[in-house]
Order: sequence, then C-alpha cells, then structure tokens
Amino acid sequence: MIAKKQDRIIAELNTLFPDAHCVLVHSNPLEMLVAVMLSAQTTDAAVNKVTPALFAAYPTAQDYADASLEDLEGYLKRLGLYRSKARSLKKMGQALVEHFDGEVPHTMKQLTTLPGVGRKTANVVLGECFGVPSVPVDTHVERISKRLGFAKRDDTVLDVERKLKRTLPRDSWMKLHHQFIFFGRYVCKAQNPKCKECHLVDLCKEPHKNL
DNA sequence: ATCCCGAGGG
DNA sequence: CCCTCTGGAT
Repeated sequence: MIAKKQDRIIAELNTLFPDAHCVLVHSNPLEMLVAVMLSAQTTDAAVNKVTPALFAAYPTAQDYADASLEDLEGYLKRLGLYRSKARSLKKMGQALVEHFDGEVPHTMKQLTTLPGVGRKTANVVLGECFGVPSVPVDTHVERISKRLGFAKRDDTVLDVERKLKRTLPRDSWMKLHHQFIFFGRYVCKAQNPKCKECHLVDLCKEPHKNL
C-alpha cells in the first residue's frame, strides 16, 4: 500500500466518522468482555438491550460461574446464538474464578484461554479496556481491508491483522478499527455497497456496484 | 432473503 | 477449511 493512498483513506474516514467509538454499553472490563462476546452475529443495539438486566443480575465472574443455564438463557433469549452464548458465559465465569481470581486478564494469551473468547474479542477488550494498542479484525475490518488493498483476497484474519499493524499508525489503531466498522456498516456494505457515493472507489479491488 | 464488531468443533 | 449455532431488524 502506497503511503499516499493510506493517508487518503484515513483522511476520508476522519471526515465521514470523526468520532467513531465503541457502541457497546459497559462500565468495566468484565462487562466489556461479556458485551463483545454477546455481539457475535448480533447487532450492538440488540446487545445493549439485554445487557442492563444481565449486568445487574451478574455483577461478578463468580455470579456467572454460579448461574443456572436456564436463567442465563432467559436474559439472552433475544440474541442470536443465545444458547451457546449462555454456555460460554457460565464457563467463562468458572475459568475467570479458577485461573484469574475472578479478574479479567490483560494479555492475549490469557484472554483467549477463556471459553467463548477468540482473538477478535480479546483484541477489543485489550484495546478498549486496557489501553493495549490492538487491531481487532471482524467481518467488516476484513472486508474493507481487502477491498481497499490493505490485504489480499485469501489472507486469513490473522494475516489481515498483521498487515494492518505493519502499516497503520499505532496510536490510531483502535480509532481506525471503529472507523472501518462504521464505513463497512454504512457505506462499504457486504452486499449492496454504496459505491456511487464512495470517495474511495478508485482504490477498490472489487468491481463497483450500484453505479 | 440477508445481515449482524465470532468461536469452537470436526 | 467448513459447518453450526441463533433471533431480530430491515
């Protein structure tokens, strides 16, 4: 990626989404961890609807560990994948209590040992809660990165993460992560991208649509 | 019908 | 690598 192109992309994202930020409502690392886990295949708005009651009922890792699956499922009923998420939450609570004294760990290696927590979720928690420069690669970040030429078509998500980290300014990683997501959600959508109003079409590696 | 800030298992 | 889990919004 030519530096000039990258600067143009960053400038455009700053114009479109000057204050892109984390939309998941949370007030501590455990809540963030849970909210990100719940967001898989689900909109943030849907997650924010169930978390107030969930967080009130289960304020600590021990509470998740002790929870009954039926109760947990009740809180998550309106989310996609709610049964597997309920199972993961309980197991995650147990693992936190057993291995980390009930606290959310601060490293990628430790976080990804937790049931239901993969690299993407861990990166969000590290970046959002612990100030560790991170580039979480979700479906949006992966798609945008490939379309704009930050990565190749058949790169894995880990490849994409490495390439983004190699080229993007470290102090903007989390902001760009959020801006990629907003850009992917509202402009460079998976199915019907708004190529017509996109100022970056000339950089795109994919055939343009809706022109 | 299609998509949503994925992870785990086969 | 591919499949499954899953309801709600649009």
